[in-house]
Amino acid sequence: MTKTEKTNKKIKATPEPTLRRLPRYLHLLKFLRETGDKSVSSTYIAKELGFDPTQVRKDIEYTGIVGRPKTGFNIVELISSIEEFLNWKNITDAFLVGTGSLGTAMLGYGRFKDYGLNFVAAFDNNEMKIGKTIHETPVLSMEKLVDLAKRMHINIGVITVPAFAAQHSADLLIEGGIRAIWNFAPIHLKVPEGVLVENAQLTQSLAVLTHKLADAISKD
Amino acid sequence: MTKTEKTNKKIKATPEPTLRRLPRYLHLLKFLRETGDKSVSSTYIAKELGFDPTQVRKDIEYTGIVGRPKTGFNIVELISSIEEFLNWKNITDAFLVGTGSLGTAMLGYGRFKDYGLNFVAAFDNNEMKIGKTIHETPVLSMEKLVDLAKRMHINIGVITVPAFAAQHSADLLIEGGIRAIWNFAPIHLKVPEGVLVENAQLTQSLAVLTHKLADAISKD
DNA sequence: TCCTTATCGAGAATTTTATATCGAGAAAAA
DNA sequence: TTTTTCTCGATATAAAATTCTCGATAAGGA
Ligand SMILES: NC(=O)c1ccc[n+]([C@@H]2O[C@H](COP(=O)([O-])OP(=O)(O)OC[C@H]3O[C@@H](n4cnc5c(N)ncnc54)[C@H](O)[C@@H]3O)[C@@H](O)[C@H]2O)c1
Ligand SMILES: NC(=O)c1ccc[n+]([C@@H]2O[C@H](COP(=O)([O-])OP(=O)(O)OC[C@H]3O[C@@H](n4cnc5c(N)ncnc54)[C@H](O)[C@@H]3O)[C@@H](O)[C@H]2O)c1
Repeated sequence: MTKTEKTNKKIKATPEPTLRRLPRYLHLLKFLRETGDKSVSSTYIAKELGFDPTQVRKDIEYTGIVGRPKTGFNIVELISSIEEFLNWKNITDAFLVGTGSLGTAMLGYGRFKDYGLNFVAAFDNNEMKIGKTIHETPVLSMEKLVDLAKRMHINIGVITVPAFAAQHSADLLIEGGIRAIWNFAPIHLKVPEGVLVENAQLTQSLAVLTHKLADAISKD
Repeated sequence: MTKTEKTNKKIKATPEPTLRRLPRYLHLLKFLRETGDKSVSSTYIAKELGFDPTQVRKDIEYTGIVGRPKTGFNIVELISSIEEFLNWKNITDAFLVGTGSLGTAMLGYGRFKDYGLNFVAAFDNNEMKIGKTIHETPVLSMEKLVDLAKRMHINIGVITVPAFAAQHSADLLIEGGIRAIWNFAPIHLKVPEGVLVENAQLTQSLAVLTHKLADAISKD
């Protein structure tokens, strides 16, 4: 990947649209790997997912892999390259705050390790939940969050508390030295510079759907 | 014919980035409404959410409302305008397929009505779940899906089954006449033209976070 | 009344992202 | 071997999205 230095261009940050497409390639590639295929072309991926082949090639280029004419990309290598690029090969320990219905669902979802995430502890302010474990992850009191985050050098915090409690949860996570927050609460978190926030707000996705549907229906 | 149609159509489709930002404005606006404020400027919204003021104005323009110099936009009107635009004022009946941990969490989330969505029935192939209700939504057998969707004229289907079952679920929903699918399974659904698919894949959001975090840490 | 200030909204400019074109190279077929 | 076919990847072009500029206008004083 140092090969890109030959042009001496300044390294540009990966576009977010590209980052969002990479997992989709990954899902398809893993499926293809099962079928025994050895290589795949950008043309094929594009047709399968409804993208433009050039776009697929450009996206793949960011991960640092090179293909070969006529055959395309080696599937195993490409999977590895994307996972490496997204840092999904190093499993990162994470805290989850708010063990309600969504938080519980996430703790129960065994596949996050495939995406580089490992929940080592969950936190809640509900006395009934503290001390129990949810799918093998212990639920601890909020009082323990800051110290434990510091001690364990946790980098990622997931927020699944109600909106009114989200900012406070974020503040605690940041006090504990967290670097990145995956926020599911429908609220804009205020964080100091250097702390990453990714909003996984379902309402954003839903807005696209409902607006387009209303638009489509109105054209009937 | 199509040419004149095109030139006559002055209404351009709303950019997806705009659609995704609108719910974020909405959350802030509802908060401001509680505080008793009557109006808000694009400048304020932008500063609060970290956007550009012009972008906020352009986004708002799509919803059809006009502001006034010096004061900005009437908060109540603006909320109404956005909700109308996203079609969140007309509650749309929806089916949910797959009552596992994520599906259950969604059925239990009482706020989807605020976003125009009402789950009238859920479906699963697990005999243990059929016949029960989850947060007042009945869980029915998959056999009943197609007919019931037709009879009730359901437009939206939510897929929360494992990846391997997602395409089949989508096929049934489409057979039942559904127009839009909100897909949570990590797979690309193949659907006929005219059927909308919105992927709410958490992994896409997570990819952005993990890549940026790795990037930031590597720069320390 | 006049002045200052904050804001909208239209259009231009810029940046970012997506798509088209095409030469070169590898594989398969002739 | 030679030809055909397919794909990569570099570059060019187009489209989309964002940001800048600025005149007009309303509100709140001076
Ligand atoms: N459930 C869904 O399908 C869904 C969908 C979209 C968005 N969300 C959002 O995700 C978040 C969680 O939703 P949910 O349905 O799981 O809610 P929930 O009410 O089921 O769970 C919230 C949890 O947070 C805990 N909590 C409350 N205040 C706290 C505090 N100050 N400190 C620590 N813990 C606290 C509660 O004890 C509870 O366990 C909400 O912000 C919601 O808007 C949920
Ligand atoms: N739980 C999470 O936090 C999470 C996170 C990211 C993505 N997802 C995705 O969401 C989907 C659901 O996840 P989950 O954790 O709720 O899974 P789950 O295993 O808890 O639930 C799946 C449900 O689907 C039902 N089902 C299975 N096959 C079916 C079929 N053919 N027809 C009808 N119903 C069927 C099962 O009976 C079960 O109730 C998966 O695709 C998963 O990848 C979940």
